[in-house]
This record gives sequence, C-alpha cells and structure tokens, in this order.
Amino acid sequence: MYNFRKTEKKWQDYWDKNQTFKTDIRDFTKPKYYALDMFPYPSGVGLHVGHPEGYTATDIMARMKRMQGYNVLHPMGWDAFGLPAEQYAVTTGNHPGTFTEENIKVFKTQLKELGFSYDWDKEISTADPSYYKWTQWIFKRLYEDGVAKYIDMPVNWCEELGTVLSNDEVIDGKSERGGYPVVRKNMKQWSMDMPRFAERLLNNLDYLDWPESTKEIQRNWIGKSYGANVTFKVADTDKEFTVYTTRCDTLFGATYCVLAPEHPLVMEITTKDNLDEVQNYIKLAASKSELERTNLDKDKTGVFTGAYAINPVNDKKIPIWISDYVLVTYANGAIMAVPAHDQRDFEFAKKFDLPIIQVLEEVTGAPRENEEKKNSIVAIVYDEQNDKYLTINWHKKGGRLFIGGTIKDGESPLECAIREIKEETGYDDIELVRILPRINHHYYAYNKDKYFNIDATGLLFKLKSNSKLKQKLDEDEAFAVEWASKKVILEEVKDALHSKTFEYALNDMAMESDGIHINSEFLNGLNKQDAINKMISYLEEHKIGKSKVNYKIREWIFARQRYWGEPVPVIHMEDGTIKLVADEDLPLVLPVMDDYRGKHGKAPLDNAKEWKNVTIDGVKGERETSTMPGAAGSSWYYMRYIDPHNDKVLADKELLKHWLPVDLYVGGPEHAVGHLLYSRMWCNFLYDKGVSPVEEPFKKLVHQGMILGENNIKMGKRYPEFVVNPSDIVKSHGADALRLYEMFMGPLEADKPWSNAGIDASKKFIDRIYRIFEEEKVTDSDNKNLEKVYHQTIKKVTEDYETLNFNTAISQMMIFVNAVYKEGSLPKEYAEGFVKVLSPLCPHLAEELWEMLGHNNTITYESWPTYDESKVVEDNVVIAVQVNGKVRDTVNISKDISKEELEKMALSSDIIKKWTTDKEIVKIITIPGKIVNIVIK
RNA sequence: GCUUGUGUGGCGGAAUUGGUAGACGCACUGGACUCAAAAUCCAGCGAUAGCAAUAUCAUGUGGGUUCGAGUCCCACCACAAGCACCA
Repeated sequence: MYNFRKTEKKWQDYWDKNQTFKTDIRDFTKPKYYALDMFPYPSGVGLHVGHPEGYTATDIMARMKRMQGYNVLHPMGWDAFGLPAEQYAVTTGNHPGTFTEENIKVFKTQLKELGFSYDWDKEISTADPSYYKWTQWIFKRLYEDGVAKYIDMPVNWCEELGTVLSNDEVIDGKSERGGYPVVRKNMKQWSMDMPRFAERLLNNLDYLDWPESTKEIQRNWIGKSYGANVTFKVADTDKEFTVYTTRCDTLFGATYCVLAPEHPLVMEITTKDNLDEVQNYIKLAASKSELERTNLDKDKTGVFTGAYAINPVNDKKIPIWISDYVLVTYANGAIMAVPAHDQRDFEFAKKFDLPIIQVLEEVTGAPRENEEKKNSIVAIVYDEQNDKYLTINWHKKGGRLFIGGTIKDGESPLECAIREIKEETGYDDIELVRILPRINHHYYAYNKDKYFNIDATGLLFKLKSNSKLKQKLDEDEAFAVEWASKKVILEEVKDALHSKTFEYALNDMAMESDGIHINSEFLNGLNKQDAINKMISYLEEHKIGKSKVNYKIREWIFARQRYWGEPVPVIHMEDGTIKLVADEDLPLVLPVMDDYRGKHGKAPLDNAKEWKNVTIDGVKGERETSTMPGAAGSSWYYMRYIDPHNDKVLADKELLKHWLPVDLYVGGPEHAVGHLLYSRMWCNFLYDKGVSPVEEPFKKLVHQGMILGENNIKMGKRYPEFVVNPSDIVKSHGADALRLYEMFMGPLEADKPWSNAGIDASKKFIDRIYRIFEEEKVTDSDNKNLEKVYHQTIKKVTEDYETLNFNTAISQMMIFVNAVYKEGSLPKEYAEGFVKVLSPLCPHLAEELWEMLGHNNTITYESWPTYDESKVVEDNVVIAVQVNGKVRDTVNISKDISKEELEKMALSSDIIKKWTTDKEIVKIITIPGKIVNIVIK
C-alpha cells in the first residue's frame, strides 16, 4: 500500500536538504530554459485550486527540461503590494508588511507541499525595499525620458472623500462607498505615456507565440485606426478646429460638427444667445462619470453653440454642436458628423432634426456592359392595423415584389411613388413615413431584353384607410395585389433591390456599408476605399487636411492615494520644480506610521510629516505622497529572478543576455491588458535604455483555464460548499494525485469543473502504478509484447509534454499501465523509462519508485528516455474498407502491402462482395495505411 | 452591437495533412476473489431495431464542397470571455 503522506514528506525534505533545484545561474555550458509562473498576490486565504494548475504545468516543463540537459530557471516570488494588506493596516493599525510576511509563509508552505521544483534561492517580493529600489530606479529612468509624466488630466474626483476614484468605484455619478457626488476634474497626476509605445506593442504581437485571443485583446486595446485630420474654419471668425475621421470619403455628407464639451474652442465660439445653455451642458457633462457618459443605452444629448463651420470641400456652412458622445480624450475631441453613414451621428441628427445627406449608395445586382440608366422608386406601404405590407405577386413570372416604377421627367420620387401605388394597386389614402436610402441596382429586364442600371429611391408609406381607386394597369401587368406579413416577405421577396429596400424600411439606421459615391463631386462613382484615397490626396493638395493614424490606448495613471505601494522617488520643491531622489539614496523606504488612514482627502503618506518634509540646498520641498500602482513591481520581476541579490544593478547584464526572454510563461487570461501590456511596455523601454537584451519579455505565453466548482460555477463566496482547498486535497489524496488530476481534467487552457470522483480516480491510478513495483512485477528479462506500447508511450508523452497536452500524455501512460497489468510483468528497462516520464508529473512517487529500482540518487537530473521510431509503428494495420464512404469491413494486413494487393484483399472480402454484387464499381480510392473506399453505382 | 473562442455519449474529454467518431478516465452493468462488504483484478458499455450476424441514425441547426466531413466553405442558433459612443 502506497503511503503518500510519508513518501511525499520524505522527498520534499530530501529536495530541501540537498538543494536539488538550485540553479547555477552562471553555468552557460548548457542551453537555458526559463519557465515562469505569474507570481501570486499572497492573500490571507492561501492558495486556491486554480493556482496548482498553472504551476504544475510549468513544473512539468521545468522538470522535463532538466532531464533533457537544460539549465533550468524556475523561480517563485510574491506580488506583495495590494489592497487587502492596506485594509488590514487601516483596521488594525499594524504595519501591512507583517501581515504580508505571514501570508507569504503560508503560501510558501503550501507550494512546497505540492512538490514544485522552485529554486527558493531566487525568491523575491515586490514589497521588499531591496526589490523596489529597482522599481524606483526604473521609474526615474522613465521620468528622465518623459515616459513618466506629471500632468493635468481628467479624473473622477470625489470632494467628500477627497480622493481620485477609478471608474469602477463610481456608480451612477456617486462614490461606491458613501454615495457622495463624483465629478470629472482635471488634476495633476503621474502617468505613463503608453501611446508612445503603441506602434511597437502592436507590431511585436505578430511574432509572439501567444494565444490569439490575448493578442486580439491587446490589438483592440491599442486600437489603431487609419484616417485623416481635416481642418474646418469657424464661419465669420479667424478660428479653426481639426476633426479626425476614418471616413473622409463622406465629407460631402457632413451636415454638422460636434465638439467635446471640454474642447477649448467651445467657449470662444459660443454665441451670446446660446451661452447659458452651453455652460449648463458643460457643467452637466462634468458631473457625469466616464461610465455614465459611455453608457450606450442612453439617448444622445447635446446643444448648439450658435456657431457655424465651413465644410472645406464645398464651403457649405454647417452648425457646430457640443455633445458628450464626442470624447475629448480621443484624437482631437472634435468630429464632423455624417448622419447618413454613421450610426451615432444618425441618432443625434434624428433627435435634433439635423439634415441627413446620403453620399454613398449600396450596389445590388451585377454590372453589365451597355446598360440603360434610369431613376426609379421602390414603394413600401405598411398597414399598421394588420401588420402587413403591400406587395404585388407576379407568381412564376417574377415572384413577389413591392411597388416599383420609373420616375418620369419633372417628377419627384415621392410623386412617382404615389402615382405608381395608385396605378398598380388603387390605394390612395397613404402617408409618407420616410424616404429610405437610394440603391444602385443592376438588372436584366426580360420583357425588354435589356440591361438596366437604376438609381432606386426607397419610400416607406403607411396606409391611412382602405380607400381605393380603380387600378390603371397596362396589358402586360398580370399580377395579384396582396398584403403580406414580414415573415412571408423575408421568405419570398428574392429580388436584391426589393429585399434590401425592405431591410432599410424595417431598420431606421445609417448606411455604413461600402457602395458607390453620389452627391460627392469628384468622388462620384468611386467605392469607399478609392474615395478615401482620392479625398486624402485632395485634402493634402489643398492643405486642408492630411492622413493620420490614431490609437485608442490611453495614458496609464501611475499613482494611487494609498500607503502599501512603492513610494514615488520624487520631491515637489517649494519653487515648483520637481527633484528626483538620487540613485544612491534609493530605495526610498516607506516610513512606519501610527495611522495608515488617509485624512482630509490626502494620501496616507501625508501623515508622515517627518518623512514628507525635506530641505534640499536650503529649499523646502515635499515628497510625493502617492504610491505606485500594483502593476509597477510586476512589470519587471522576471528580470530580477535572474539576479535577485544584486545591489549594484537591477540584474547583471551578461546574465540577462543569457536568460531572457522567458521561454514559457503561464498565468490567467485576466491579465491580458493589464500586467501583460505594462510588462511589455517596460521591457520595450528597458531595451531602449540598453538594460534589457530583448524587446519582448515573454516568448511563449499560455493561459490556464479556470477550475470551476462541481456545480460548474466559479468557486467563490457565493457557493462556499463548492470551494476546494488544495491543502485539504494534499492531505486526503496527496500532492501527486492533485497534480495528476488537474493535468488530466482536460486541456490546460479550458475552464473545467472540479470532480471529487475524478480526484479519487487519480489517486487510484497512482496506487495502481505503485502496485506494479510493490508486487515485484519488475523483471530483468525483457518482454516483446510491451516493446511497441513502451516506445509509443515515451514518444507520445514526450511530445505531449512539449506541447502542454498533459491530459493525452496521461491517457497514454494509463494505456501503458493497462498493458503491463495484462502482461503481468514489466522489464526493468521499461520500468525505468516509464518512471522517468512519470517523474515531472508525479515527482514524489517517481523518486520513490526510482529508489525501489535500486538507485540512490534523485531522478531529477537523470537523462530523459529515448524511443525508437521503428518500434512505434505497427507491423500490421487494420484498414477500413468503405463502400460509398461507409465503413463495411476491415482488413488486417501488413503495413508494407502494395496498393494493388490491398485493393484485391478489400474486394475479396465476403462482406464487401455482398455490397458490390450486381453493382458497377465506378472507382476505388486507396490511401495506403489508411483506407480503401469502393465507389459503386 | 463588435472582436475572439467554444458546442462530440449520462459526465470530464480523445480523434494526425479531411480517412474506422467516442481513445483515456468517471459513472453504470456483469464476473472473479471474499462468510460478507470494501479494496483489487477481469469484461461489457452512443441511440434505435434484433437472440444474433447486422442495419439505420448520430459530433449545436440548416445547406454546400468531396469518393469520404467532428475536421473545409456559407448561413443561422446557443454559451463564454474581452471591448464597448474611440469618430
């Protein structure tokens, strides 16, 4: 009987005592492998079952690579600054460092219990002054290069609490805690210039071996767009403003402009009559949180400034409005509005009754040569009472259509539509609802044997009464007038023009798709992309605009009014200048205080008067009392692991050059745009400064999935009965069983529910392996029957570990164990190979079995087993024989058989004969080693 | 709404460049061992019909390409994550 408790303890002590996993970081004779976990925040509740999943994956890789002859760096540390420790300090008055250290102890014990092969000599903590000395050092370099800036920027400010709040701390314009009003206000803040790195952060993604989904999230976050800046003059003044647009091709359709309420020009151009309204609106906008403003469900709001802009391409005067749907933080904080082709502008124009000019029409049908041009209408009449639409049904001669017709000379589309409705259906008591976008339609008319290209205006009417005149039909107009439901129309109206028009009738929205330009002078007839190119040339030629690239990525606000973070090494001098703490005075250590609460709206560090007030060369100054955000220390920790005790530089350059980048980085997907983006930015920056040898820190990134409760719901406070504590499992089933189970559950990246039956099964498998050795099934003689499955197992496990497909690697090991039981014996050679491939997964068990096999040294650095490719393939293969693609029989033959022989064998099978008798064999498809398919008629 | 994923037995999940769907495990059923139970070992196990051989159906839905589709293409549905007035 396998005593996992005793055995696991025994080997953990052995590894500790012998420093088995200590990495000689200066040994450059072997190739390096750097396997890294996202380090945890040491919370008060200890590890949860999600942690061991990712940690086991990297541990398996680290252990396999050691056996494959790599020098492996596999470190662990602590992301130790954070809110829970801060709250602990506030409520108890104790220093948060003590609390953090205690938590770290618990975490470390739990990690050791799980048998991870970390080199604890490399342990770091971001809250350790010897660590954050270098976080501060990097901050100084960022400041010197203008990446870290102390600038005025809009923030959520709560007067009552006297603090800046993040968007998620603001609900309905009030503070989450206390319910005090929150306003948007410009404040001096520390920030990082993320946009400066946008292009590189975007481009480098292409060559990173990262999950595509995470790359996509980062691309979206960076949000690159191509467009143009266009300058509009303000009518009757010498003022002008610039808008950014990705659709400069629609410039002829711009019917108004909108400035963000905070745009500096607003107060300069607002006319006297509109001043009150504009000022009120600005105040209102300021009192809204970012969250409220970006709530899409709400109606558009805005006010007219009284001023007009001149559209630079046609000199038309168009009104200038202000609205909070234009954000001052993006591009120029000003837009030209093209309601016909932009949904947001469309909604705004509808609400405030601003003109809508269509400049692009959709194209239906295929263009032909020698088409005749016409102007036409498509009229849709809606009967609200019966919820039906008026159609004419040509049956086999053309199907169901709406009323259509050609516009006569001197007739407007509306007049034409009314006339056609009367003539074709007789209905005369109708009312126009709205005019729909015009469509450019190509078609062939059978009755005239001619190709037409028409500009068709859609018109939506509603029926006011059933009043009807007599139809006036031509002789060839043999159709039925029918009222049809929406469902019938969607099914039966096949004509592209009519169905498209119906779509516009159902959805009152802007036309944002491609098409050809109309009402646009020199752009007429061009498609979207050609028109954009032509317009940009035009704008540049006439010096009224030019092409421009914009990014959505914003400044990273780099300050928090909290105690438990890295002090910003900056002194604000009385004379208004900013002085940096000298490098030799770093680290700037957090002072111990009596009270960790912020008072009177100030940061907690403001209480530390002695620490805060300094005098330099006779000039008084105050230290920055904000601290750095959580993501500061984690943005470069992967470098410090390489040389954690260095007090001269953040890490030895030669060592960094050898060890970076990280070969495998495993962690949760929730850090996609936080930590993973900031780390890349810092690494980019440090690369520029000659500190980092690489631009990108993480070569390969993998996200482990979430382990859900047995109820398939995220483990947490809501269902405490489904929360699984890894330490409990280690006690009841053992660390190896937990490691094995978490790797067997399914693909690493997938979310998977925990199963108590599953963990039992994993323990049984471990016992089943142990029994082979315990019952002395291991023999010195060899066993040919196991040869193939052994080589297959070594091959599959090696390959699957490499690609992190642990679940299938384990299933192959189970197949091997099943085969051993069937044979009743296991040759020693195979036993050793098997224990070796098992060892990364279940290291305690493997060490024990290795000892039982007569070795007195750790298995950690034994060489990885090899396999013989020739012994992996089967000599005899079972080939499926299909008839018309359905498997009817199988033949068992030598793998080297010729194609002809295989076909002969297949055809001679009794079962196959049954299917082919009296049938004509059309052809036979034979894929050697795979399949024979006989096609019969 | 947009982007990216994912849909396979009672359950977790396998399935190479398109080539025998359901590996492996759980649960379940039967057998061996036992006075008995547990543990262990062995065997069976998608659905429907049949004693069986076997046949038909089956990878979210509907089409398509192909000798052959879980896999490729088109449309749709459901779920998850991320983004969300970015002009």
